[in-house]
Amino acid sequence: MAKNITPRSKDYSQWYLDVVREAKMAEHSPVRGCMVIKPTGYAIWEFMQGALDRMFKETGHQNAYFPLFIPKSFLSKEAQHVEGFAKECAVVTHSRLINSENGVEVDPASKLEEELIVRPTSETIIWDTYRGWIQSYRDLPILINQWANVVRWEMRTRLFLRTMEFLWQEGHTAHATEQEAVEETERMLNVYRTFAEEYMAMPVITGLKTESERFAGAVETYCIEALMQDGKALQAGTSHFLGQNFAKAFDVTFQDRDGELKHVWATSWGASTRLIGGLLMTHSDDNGLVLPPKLAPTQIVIVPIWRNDDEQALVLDYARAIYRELADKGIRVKLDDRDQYKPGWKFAQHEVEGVPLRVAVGPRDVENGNVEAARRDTLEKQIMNRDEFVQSAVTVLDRIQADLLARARKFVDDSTRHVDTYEEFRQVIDDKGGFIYAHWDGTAETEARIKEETKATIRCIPLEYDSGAGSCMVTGKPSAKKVLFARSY
RNA sequence: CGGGGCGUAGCGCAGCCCGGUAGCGCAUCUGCUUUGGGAGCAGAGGGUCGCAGGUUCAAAUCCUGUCGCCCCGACCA
Repeated sequence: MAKNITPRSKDYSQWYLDVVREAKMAEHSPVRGCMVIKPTGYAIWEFMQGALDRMFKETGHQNAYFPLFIPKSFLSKEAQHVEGFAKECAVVTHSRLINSENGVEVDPASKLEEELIVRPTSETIIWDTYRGWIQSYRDLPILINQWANVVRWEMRTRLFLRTMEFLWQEGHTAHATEQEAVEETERMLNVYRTFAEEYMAMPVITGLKTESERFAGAVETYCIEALMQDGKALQAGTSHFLGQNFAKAFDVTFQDRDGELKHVWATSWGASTRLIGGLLMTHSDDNGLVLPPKLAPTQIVIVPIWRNDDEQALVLDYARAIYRELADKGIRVKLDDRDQYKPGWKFAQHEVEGVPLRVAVGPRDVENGNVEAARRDTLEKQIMNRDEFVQSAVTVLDRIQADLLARARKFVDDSTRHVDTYEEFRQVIDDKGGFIYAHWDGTAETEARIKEETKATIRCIPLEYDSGAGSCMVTGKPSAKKVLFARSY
């Protein structure tokens, strides 16, 4: 049905690229590994930003902005941190170009005294700044978020899921006590979970990362893990308890009530434009993008149908009235009255772009006081009384939102398996993919071996599921509870 | 960095093996007819064939080099 979209069953990876292209979300840039986010893709990001930003503010955070460039020396202050990011940093070494016969060239005379790193994340520059902001317990907590771009020099990239430059938000908080910082870490994890489920309609598993998957410089990394339609997991957000690692590295202390000088406790948490890729892979089908109403730039599109000027005037009057009434309800509605495209073309186009609900109105509908409503998620069409439609529109959008979540949840449930033996594990991971719960002895060696042999990694040690104790599927050593495995993006 | 693929009109491709005036589909423009699931007909515009050398009377095609991108792996949100 949809032109130019490879079916998922034939080539999932190509399908993803096709949907991104056909839905006009993004395209490759002239720079390897970077993308141009087009208006449709960016609009989705803006709705994500809007919802997350509101949730951050509701939990007491403020936005601020820190520089793109980080002095090289900053990166080396926290040992684990630099080790984690050293291999993927863009480095600014010069400040000027000069003209030559071969076009412009870097002016060797402009070499920087201290090279600058394009931020891969901002802990270092933020903690260097926080040192100046914090003297007393009265200065705490500091609850700041920034919306920014970051650069990580990746070897292999994929539109939205992994690009060299991406957009994200990063929260950085400072607290007087460990408990407060841990609570903050968990609070923000829950914000991400709530956002994923309520806005993206994307069910997630919350958990803790193992040491090898942990953020460089964190004491504990919490995450939300989602499952894509091809059975691969996607890390959709992380929240880190940083302990006192950065406070010690950057000498950030405060005088407490008891008069003692103490290092502050820290958290950081982030979610990126990768979420757009996750959103796409959670709901979309072979006809293109499927968007949950809460994040859809256009929630309802009205397609008028006419055969001549008289009908056009009649139908447009009718459509405009519906448009007005829907808009008055706060619905993001669009009337597609372009005359240069036929209705069938518009149907297909809005479908591929993922508009949750389409309304077609033609002369017949005007005569009968009806509309034809079509749901993008189920592709069901229904002739309805016009007033009833308008009346129920908000409810229908809510239902679509709820149905998408329910369907995605069912998919995750159906794709989640428990295994007890390594043999079974290998079979399931190869044949079916998906989430697999299994016992693990807690050692990095066993984890590495499983990854080496099966390409599956421990996505997380689940927070909300406890299988009870058992023995490791590989080594037979004791295991406190099953952990979540999957192949991942 | 390994393996594979591709650079020819805005997009997608054929042509290359076997050298001989650069083609097809979509899109675009004009006109008429159309409009309830990607319209039809007629006409029109648009390309230094990634780049640089070489072979040849003649190169998109053969040879050498080079650049770039995509896909699959190793690293990662």
